[in-house]
Amino acid sequence: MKQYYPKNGRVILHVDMNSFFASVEMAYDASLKGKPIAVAGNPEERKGIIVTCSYEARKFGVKTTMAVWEAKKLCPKLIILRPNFERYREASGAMFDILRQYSELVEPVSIDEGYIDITESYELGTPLEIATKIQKQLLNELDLPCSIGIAPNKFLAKMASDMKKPMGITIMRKRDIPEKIWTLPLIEMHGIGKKTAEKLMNIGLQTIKDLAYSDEKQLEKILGIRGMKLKERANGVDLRTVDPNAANDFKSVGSSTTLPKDCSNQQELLKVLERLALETAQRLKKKNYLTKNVSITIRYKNRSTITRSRKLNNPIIQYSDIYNAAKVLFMKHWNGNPVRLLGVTGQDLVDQQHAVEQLNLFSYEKAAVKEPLYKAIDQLREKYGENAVLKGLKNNDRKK
DNA sequence: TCTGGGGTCCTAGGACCC
DNA sequence: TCTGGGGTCCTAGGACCC
Repeated sequence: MKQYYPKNGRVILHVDMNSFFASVEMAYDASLKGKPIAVAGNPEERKGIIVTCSYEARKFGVKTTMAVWEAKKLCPKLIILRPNFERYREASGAMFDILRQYSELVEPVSIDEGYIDITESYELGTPLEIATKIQKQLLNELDLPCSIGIAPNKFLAKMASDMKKPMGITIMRKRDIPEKIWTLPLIEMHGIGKKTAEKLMNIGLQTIKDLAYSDEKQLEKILGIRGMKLKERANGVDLRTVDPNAANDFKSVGSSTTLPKDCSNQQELLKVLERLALETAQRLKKKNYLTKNVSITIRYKNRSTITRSRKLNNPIIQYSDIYNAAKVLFMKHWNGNPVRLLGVTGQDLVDQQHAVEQLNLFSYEKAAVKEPLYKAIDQLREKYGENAVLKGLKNNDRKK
């Protein structure tokens, strides 16, 4: 068989769904096809920003994060749909199932994009043939368009998938870097935002090529170790592997909401906080995680934002526990001014299996009579499973 | 008529310990 | 007397991404 692949290198695809939410809506309701549509929140609740829009809408200048009224001004016939996350999650699952038909090494990055390492998939064809098959299959089976980048590493694949939209396939070899990457302004580089681009411009850098050749000492001075990473990337170097388990490994789970109106009524704010705690607890449960740290976010009327967090001695998952922790933080740190947004987040997560072990140890240390309790926990687990153990310990904690 | 909600990673300072 | 240096944990905030 012809050797299509570099002996020591990898072949990585980055699959990026085109205007995903809007495309899912059009796949769901064919009458929306060919029309300018946008998915957006409710302006009455001050959530009226464009989350995604179709390419027909983009022709009018409608863009993501634009206010709905602004978008309507540009495109009076714009059809606005409320987001339907259930629907998007389902489509996303189907999409990743298809990607996994081409390699086991699939790493979801977000709901609508992911990496595939196809280095070992040579029996399925050349990289370009595989990318073409994937693109066709996603379109035929799910009615969803995508763009794909083909490259020897994640960074280049990501940059490549961005270059032709919609329905593009772009190959980015190392030798293409000078022509296709280095000519781009810094803000176009994945990992460089507005602030970093500004800092780099201040030391006289304009293009990705400038960054690739920049002075390392100077770079480190203004960006820290991030600067070195960015310079490496600019030179086309990226050693990150495609990790299929990365997506299961959550670091935080949270819920936040912009209030329909600024509010300084403590009772009402606590009610919202309680709802957010409940949502957070439900999502933690679904993911089989407990949290050892609860944090709250308060955004005031003037948009100044604070976060306050508290480390807990033992992992929690009950909504009442999360609410209590959030409430303590809120009462301590809210300055009484009108609030625009509230958020509750669990960070420092432990998976349930691990949590049970930690809880056991914790209780073991605290128990006056250690042995019997430890045995009792084991018996409880044998008889009723882990959940019963958690529940039992939780009740035990509350009594203290 | 301004500007959502879900995340990740990194940094910096203070507390505390040896 | 008057004050080293290293390490870890915790908290808060900033930058970035989709």
